[in-house]
Amino acid sequence: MLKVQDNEIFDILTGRVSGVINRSLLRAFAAQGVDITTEQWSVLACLWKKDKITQQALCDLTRKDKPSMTRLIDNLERHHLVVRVSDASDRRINLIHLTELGAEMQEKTTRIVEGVVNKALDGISDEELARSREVLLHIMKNLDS
Amino acid sequence: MLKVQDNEIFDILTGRVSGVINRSLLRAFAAQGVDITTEQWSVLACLWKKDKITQQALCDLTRKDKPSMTRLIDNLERHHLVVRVSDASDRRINLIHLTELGAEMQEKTTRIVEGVVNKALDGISDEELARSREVLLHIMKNLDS
DNA sequence: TTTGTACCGTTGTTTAGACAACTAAAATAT
DNA sequence: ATATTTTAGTTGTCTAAACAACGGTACAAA
Repeated sequence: MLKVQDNEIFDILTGRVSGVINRSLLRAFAAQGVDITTEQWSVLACLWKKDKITQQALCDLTRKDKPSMTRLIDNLERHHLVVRVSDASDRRINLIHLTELGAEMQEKTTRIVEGVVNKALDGISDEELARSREVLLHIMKNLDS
Repeated sequence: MLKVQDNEIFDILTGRVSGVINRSLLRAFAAQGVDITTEQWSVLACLWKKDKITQQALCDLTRKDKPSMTRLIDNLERHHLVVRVSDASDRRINLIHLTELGAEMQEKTTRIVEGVVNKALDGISDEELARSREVLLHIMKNLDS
Protein backbone atom coordinates (compact mmCIF):
# COMPACT_ATOMS: atom_id res chain seq x y z
CA MET A 1 0.00 0.00 0.00
CA LEU A 2 1.25 3.38 -1.00
CA LYS A 3 2.25 5.76 1.75
CA VAL A 4 0.52 8.74 0.28
CA GLN A 5 1.75 11.38 2.61
CA ASP A 6 5.42 10.52 2.30
CA ASN A 7 5.48 10.50 -1.45
CA GLU A 8 6.05 13.27 -3.92
CA ILE A 9 3.69 11.53 -6.28
CA PHE A 10 0.84 13.06 -4.49
CA ASP A 11 2.45 16.48 -4.57
CA ILE A 12 2.90 16.17 -8.26
CA LEU A 13 -0.52 14.88 -9.09
CA THR A 14 -2.22 17.47 -7.00
CA GLY A 15 -1.24 20.37 -9.11
CA ARG A 16 2.23 21.45 -8.16
CA VAL A 17 3.59 20.86 -11.62
CA SER A 18 0.72 22.45 -13.43
CA GLY A 19 0.85 25.32 -10.98
CA VAL A 20 4.46 25.99 -11.82
CA ILE A 21 3.72 25.87 -15.53
CA ASN A 22 0.68 28.05 -15.19
CA ARG A 23 2.63 30.65 -13.27
CA SER A 24 5.44 30.58 -15.80
CA LEU A 25 3.02 31.11 -18.63
CA LEU A 26 1.17 33.92 -16.92
CA ARG A 27 4.44 35.69 -16.25
CA ALA A 28 5.67 35.12 -19.79
CA PHE A 29 2.49 36.65 -21.15
CA ALA A 30 2.75 39.60 -18.80
CA ALA A 31 6.43 40.09 -19.61
CA GLN A 32 5.55 40.36 -23.29
CA GLY A 33 2.76 42.79 -22.62
CA VAL A 34 0.03 40.26 -23.35
CA ASP A 35 -2.88 40.76 -20.98
CA ILE A 36 -4.34 37.29 -20.97
CA THR A 37 -4.51 34.27 -18.69
CA THR A 38 -3.59 30.69 -19.45
CA GLU A 39 -7.23 29.68 -19.32
CA GLN A 40 -8.22 32.41 -21.71
CA TRP A 41 -5.43 31.31 -24.01
CA SER A 42 -6.69 27.74 -23.97
CA VAL A 43 -10.12 28.90 -25.10
CA LEU A 44 -8.66 31.07 -27.84
CA ALA A 45 -6.51 28.14 -28.96
CA CYS A 46 -9.70 26.14 -29.58
CA LEU A 47 -11.15 28.97 -31.61
CA TRP A 48 -8.01 29.32 -33.69
CA LYS A 49 -8.52 25.74 -34.77
CA LYS A 50 -12.24 26.17 -35.36
CA ASP A 51 -14.05 29.45 -35.01
CA LYS A 52 -17.74 30.12 -34.36
CA ILE A 53 -18.51 27.18 -32.13
CA THR A 54 -20.85 26.94 -29.17
CA GLN A 55 -19.95 27.51 -25.56
CA GLN A 56 -20.83 23.90 -24.91
CA ALA A 57 -18.33 22.79 -27.54
CA LEU A 58 -15.70 24.90 -25.82
CA CYS A 59 -16.61 23.28 -22.51
CA ASP A 60 -16.05 19.85 -24.01
CA LEU A 61 -12.81 20.81 -25.69
CA THR A 62 -11.33 22.38 -22.59
CA ARG A 63 -12.98 20.09 -20.02
CA LYS A 64 -14.41 23.02 -18.17
CA ASP A 65 -17.93 23.24 -16.86
CA LYS A 66 -20.55 25.62 -18.16
CA PRO A 67 -20.33 28.26 -15.45
CA SER A 68 -16.57 28.42 -15.84
CA MET A 69 -16.95 28.86 -19.57
CA THR A 70 -19.61 31.53 -19.19
CA ARG A 71 -17.26 33.58 -17.09
CA LEU A 72 -14.20 32.91 -19.21
CA ILE A 73 -16.10 34.18 -22.21
CA ASP A 74 -17.32 37.15 -20.21
CA ASN A 75 -13.68 38.01 -19.64
CA LEU A 76 -12.68 37.38 -23.23
CA GLU A 77 -15.49 39.64 -24.39
CA ARG A 78 -14.41 42.29 -21.92
CA HIS A 79 -10.97 42.13 -23.54
CA HIS A 80 -12.56 42.34 -27.00
CA LEU A 81 -11.05 39.03 -28.06
CA VAL A 82 -14.32 37.26 -28.85
CA VAL A 83 -18.01 38.10 -29.21
CA ARG A 84 -21.09 36.05 -28.47
CA VAL A 85 -23.36 35.77 -31.51
CA SER A 86 -26.68 34.17 -30.79
CA ASP A 87 -27.75 31.65 -33.39
CA ALA A 88 -30.89 32.56 -35.31
CA SER A 89 -32.05 28.99 -35.89
CA ASP A 90 -31.60 27.88 -32.28
CA ARG A 91 -31.86 30.70 -29.88
CA ARG A 92 -30.45 28.71 -26.98
CA ILE A 93 -27.08 28.79 -28.63
CA ASN A 94 -24.29 31.33 -28.60
CA LEU A 95 -21.70 30.96 -31.29
CA ILE A 96 -18.41 32.37 -30.12
CA HIS A 97 -16.69 34.41 -32.78
CA LEU A 98 -13.09 35.53 -32.66
CA THR A 99 -12.68 39.25 -33.14
CA GLU A 100 -9.93 40.59 -35.34
CA LEU A 101 -7.95 41.28 -32.19
CA GLY A 102 -8.57 37.75 -30.97
CA ALA A 103 -7.34 36.30 -34.24
CA GLU A 104 -4.26 38.49 -34.19
CA MET A 105 -3.25 37.13 -30.80
CA GLN A 106 -2.50 33.70 -32.19
CA GLU A 107 0.93 34.28 -33.57
CA LYS A 108 2.47 36.18 -30.70
CA THR A 109 0.97 34.17 -27.86
CA THR A 110 1.72 30.84 -29.48
CA ARG A 111 5.33 31.87 -29.74
CA ILE A 112 5.34 32.71 -26.04
CA VAL A 113 3.71 29.44 -25.07
CA GLU A 114 6.13 27.47 -27.20
CA GLY A 115 8.98 29.24 -25.51
CA VAL A 116 7.75 28.25 -22.07
CA VAL A 117 6.98 24.69 -23.09
CA ASN A 118 10.39 24.29 -24.67
CA LYS A 119 12.02 25.63 -21.55
CA ALA A 120 9.92 23.25 -19.47
CA LEU A 121 10.90 20.26 -21.58
CA ASP A 122 14.57 21.08 -21.92
CA GLY A 123 16.69 17.98 -21.48
CA ILE A 124 13.72 15.62 -21.65
CA SER A 125 13.80 13.12 -24.48
CA ASP A 126 10.84 12.49 -26.72
CA GLU A 127 10.66 8.98 -25.41
CA GLU A 128 10.62 9.97 -21.76
CA LEU A 129 7.97 12.51 -22.55
CA ALA A 130 5.86 10.00 -24.43
CA ARG A 131 6.07 7.54 -21.55
CA SER A 132 5.04 10.17 -19.05
CA ARG A 133 2.18 11.19 -21.22
CA GLU A 134 0.97 7.61 -21.33
CA VAL A 135 1.11 7.36 -17.57
CA LEU A 136 -0.77 10.59 -17.06
CA LEU A 137 -3.44 9.71 -19.58
CA HIS A 138 -3.74 6.33 -17.89
CA ILE A 139 -4.31 8.09 -14.57
CA MET A 140 -6.95 10.31 -16.07
CA LYS A 141 -8.71 7.31 -17.52
CA ASN A 142 -8.61 5.51 -14.18
CA LEU A 143 -10.39 8.40 -12.51
CA ASP A 144 -12.88 9.00 -15.30
CA SER A 145 -15.91 7.83 -13.43
CA MET B 1 9.95 22.67 -32.73
CA LEU B 2 7.01 21.40 -30.78
CA LYS B 3 3.55 22.11 -32.14
CA VAL B 4 2.11 23.18 -28.85
CA GLN B 5 -1.48 23.47 -29.80
CA ASP B 6 -1.73 20.03 -31.35
CA ASN B 7 -0.20 18.17 -28.49
CA GLU B 8 -1.80 16.72 -25.42
CA ILE B 9 1.37 17.45 -23.51
CA PHE B 10 0.21 20.93 -23.05
CA ASP B 11 -3.24 19.81 -21.96
CA ILE B 12 -1.70 17.55 -19.42
CA LEU B 13 0.81 19.96 -18.03
CA THR B 14 -1.68 22.73 -17.73
CA GLY B 15 -3.71 21.08 -15.07
CA ARG B 16 -6.09 18.67 -16.68
CA VAL B 17 -4.64 15.71 -14.80
CA SER B 18 -4.42 17.46 -11.49
CA GLY B 19 -7.91 18.82 -12.06
CA VAL B 20 -9.28 15.33 -12.48
CA ILE B 21 -7.51 14.15 -9.36
CA ASN B 22 -8.60 17.13 -7.38
CA ARG B 23 -12.20 16.64 -8.37
CA SER B 24 -12.05 12.95 -7.53
CA LEU B 25 -10.66 13.70 -4.13
CA LEU B 26 -13.17 16.40 -3.34
CA ARG B 27 -16.00 14.07 -4.29
CA ALA B 28 -14.52 11.21 -2.30
CA PHE B 29 -14.32 13.44 0.77
CA ALA B 30 -17.86 14.65 0.28
CA ALA B 31 -19.14 11.11 -0.30
CA GLN B 32 -17.67 10.09 3.05
CA GLY B 33 -19.16 13.06 4.82
CA VAL B 34 -15.83 14.81 5.22
CA ASP B 35 -16.26 18.54 4.77
CA ILE B 36 -12.80 19.50 3.63
CA THR B 37 -11.02 20.48 0.43
CA THR B 38 -7.93 18.96 -1.10
CA GLU B 39 -5.95 22.08 -0.30
CA GLN B 40 -7.05 22.02 3.30
CA TRP B 41 -6.09 18.37 3.44
CA SER B 42 -2.62 19.14 2.14
CA VAL B 43 -2.10 21.64 4.94
CA LEU B 44 -3.36 19.25 7.56
CA ALA B 45 -1.07 16.57 6.14
CA CYS B 46 1.91 18.82 6.88
CA LEU B 47 0.71 19.33 10.42
CA TRP B 48 0.24 15.63 11.00
CA LYS B 49 3.90 15.20 10.25
CA LYS B 50 4.96 18.17 12.35
CA ASP B 51 2.56 20.20 14.42
CA LYS B 52 2.90 23.76 15.69
CA ILE B 53 4.81 25.24 12.79
CA THR B 54 4.60 28.71 11.29
CA GLN B 55 2.41 29.78 8.41
CA GLN B 56 5.55 30.51 6.45
CA ALA B 57 6.74 26.95 6.96
CA LEU B 58 3.40 25.73 5.66
CA CYS B 59 3.80 28.01 2.66
CA ASP B 60 7.16 26.46 1.88
CA LEU B 61 5.96 22.91 2.40
CA THR B 62 2.91 23.33 0.21
CA ARG B 63 4.40 25.82 -2.26
CA LYS B 64 1.58 28.23 -1.71
CA ASP B 65 2.00 31.95 -1.26
CA LYS B 66 1.32 33.78 1.94
CA PRO B 67 -2.08 35.20 1.07
CA SER B 68 -3.29 31.77 0.01
CA MET B 69 -2.07 30.30 3.26
CA THR B 70 -3.68 33.04 5.32
CA ARG B 71 -7.03 32.22 3.80
CA LEU B 72 -6.58 28.49 3.93
CA ILE B 73 -5.89 28.76 7.62
CA ASP B 74 -8.85 31.08 8.03
CA ASN B 75 -10.97 28.31 6.60
CA LEU B 76 -9.34 25.60 8.67
CA GLU B 77 -9.94 27.66 11.80
CA ARG B 78 -13.54 28.18 10.80
CA HIS B 79 -13.86 24.40 10.61
CA HIS B 80 -12.18 24.08 14.04
CA LEU B 81 -9.40 21.95 12.61
CA VAL B 82 -6.51 24.22 13.62
CA VAL B 83 -5.91 27.30 15.75
CA ARG B 84 -3.45 30.13 15.37
CA VAL B 85 -1.29 30.57 18.46
CA SER B 86 0.89 33.62 18.41
CA ASP B 87 4.43 33.00 19.58
CA ALA B 88 5.43 34.81 22.76
CA SER B 89 9.10 35.20 21.86
CA ASP B 90 8.50 36.47 18.32
CA ARG B 91 5.22 38.19 18.03
CA ARG B 92 5.29 38.24 14.24
CA ILE B 93 4.79 34.51 14.20
CA ASN B 94 1.69 32.39 14.37
CA LEU B 95 2.22 28.78 15.25
CA ILE B 96 -0.50 26.65 13.78
CA HIS B 97 -1.76 24.04 16.19
CA LEU B 98 -3.93 21.10 15.25
CA THR B 99 -7.07 20.86 17.30
CA GLU B 100 -8.22 17.53 18.60
CA LEU B 101 -10.69 17.44 15.73
CA GLY B 102 -7.92 18.23 13.27
CA ALA B 103 -5.78 15.43 14.62
CA GLU B 104 -8.68 13.01 14.45
CA MET B 105 -9.15 13.67 10.75
CA GLN B 106 -5.88 12.02 9.85
CA GLU B 107 -6.94 8.42 9.87
CA LYS B 108 -10.19 8.70 7.98
CA THR B 109 -9.08 11.20 5.36
CA THR B 110 -5.81 9.43 4.70
CA ARG B 111 -7.75 6.28 3.99
CA ILE B 112 -9.90 8.19 1.52
CA VAL B 113 -6.91 9.77 -0.20
CA GLU B 114 -5.13 6.44 -0.45
CA GLY B 115 -8.22 4.98 -2.02
CA VAL B 116 -8.30 7.65 -4.70
CA VAL B 117 -4.57 7.49 -5.33
CA ASN B 118 -4.65 3.73 -5.63
CA LYS B 119 -7.53 3.98 -8.05
CA ALA B 120 -5.60 6.60 -10.01
CA LEU B 121 -2.49 4.47 -10.19
CA ASP B 122 -4.20 1.19 -10.95
CA GLY B 123 -2.30 -0.69 -13.64
CA ILE B 124 0.73 1.58 -13.49
CA SER B 125 3.96 -0.08 -12.50
CA ASP B 126 6.28 1.34 -9.90
CA GLU B 127 8.87 1.83 -12.56
CA GLU B 128 6.62 3.73 -14.93
CA LEU B 129 5.52 5.86 -12.05
CA ALA B 130 9.08 6.56 -10.97
CA ARG B 131 10.04 7.58 -14.49
CA SER B 132 7.10 9.92 -14.78
CA ARG B 133 7.94 11.44 -11.47
CA GLU B 134 11.46 12.12 -12.65
CA VAL B 135 10.18 13.80 -15.78
CA LEU B 136 7.75 15.97 -13.88
CA LEU B 137 10.32 16.99 -11.30
CA HIS B 138 12.69 17.78 -14.16
CA ILE B 139 10.02 20.04 -15.68
CA MET B 140 9.49 21.79 -12.39
CA LYS B 141 13.19 22.36 -12.05
CA ASN B 142 13.42 23.74 -15.58
CA LEU B 143 10.82 26.34 -14.77
CA ASP B 144 12.15 27.20 -11.34
CA SER B 145 13.38 30.62 -12.21
C1' DT C 1 -51.79 20.58 -28.26
C1' DT C 2 -50.06 20.12 -24.11
C1' DT C 3 -46.79 17.99 -21.24
C1' DG C 4 -42.58 16.34 -20.24
C1' DT C 5 -37.74 16.21 -21.07
C1' DA C 6 -33.40 17.40 -22.65
C1' DC C 7 -30.31 21.04 -23.67
C1' DC C 8 -27.83 25.80 -23.52
C1' DG C 9 -26.47 29.22 -21.04
C1' DT C 10 -26.55 32.32 -16.70
C1' DT C 11 -26.31 33.57 -11.77
C1' DG C 12 -25.03 32.87 -6.85
C1' DT C 13 -21.98 31.05 -3.37
C1' DT C 14 -17.71 29.12 -1.61
C1' DT C 15 -12.83 28.10 -2.10
C1' DA C 16 -8.57 29.15 -3.95
C1' DG C 17 -4.36 31.23 -6.70
C1' DA C 18 -1.68 35.50 -8.29
C1' DC C 19 -0.12 39.87 -7.35
C1' DA C 20 0.37 44.31 -5.02
C1' DA C 21 0.17 46.99 -1.05
C1' DC C 22 0.21 47.15 3.65
C1' DT C 23 1.15 46.64 9.15
C1' DA C 24 3.85 45.06 12.73
C1' DA C 25 7.76 43.01 14.72
C1' DA C 26 12.55 41.59 14.65
C1' DA C 27 17.28 41.86 13.10
C1' DT C 28 21.09 44.47 11.24
C1' DA C 29 23.75 48.45 10.22
C1' DT C 30 25.44 52.85 11.08
C1' DA D 1 20.49 54.38 19.97
C1' DT D 2 18.42 55.30 15.79
C1' DA D 3 17.69 54.14 11.11
C1' DT D 4 17.35 50.66 7.62
C1' DT D 5 16.22 46.21 6.08
C1' DT D 6 14.17 41.79 6.51
C1' DT D 7 10.53 38.80 7.88
C1' DA D 8 5.55 37.29 9.11
C1' DG D 9 1.24 37.78 8.29
C1' DT D 10 -3.07 40.34 6.48
C1' DT D 11 -6.10 42.67 3.16
C1' DG D 12 -7.81 43.96 -1.45
C1' DT D 13 -8.66 42.93 -6.27
C1' DC D 14 -9.01 39.93 -10.19
C1' DT D 15 -9.43 35.36 -12.22
C1' DA D 16 -11.04 30.87 -11.98
C1' DA D 17 -13.11 26.09 -10.44
C1' DA D 18 -16.98 23.40 -8.22
C1' DC D 19 -21.65 22.88 -7.34
C1' DA D 20 -26.55 24.02 -7.10
C1' DA D 21 -30.32 26.34 -8.88
C1' DC D 22 -32.53 28.76 -12.41
C1' DG D 23 -34.69 30.60 -17.07
C1' DG D 24 -35.34 29.88 -21.97
C1' DT D 25 -35.58 27.20 -25.95
C1' DA D 26 -36.20 23.05 -28.67
C1' DC D 27 -38.06 18.66 -29.31
C1' DA D 28 -40.57 14.42 -28.58
C1' DA D 29 -44.42 11.75 -26.46
C1' DA D 30 -49.01 11.57 -24.87
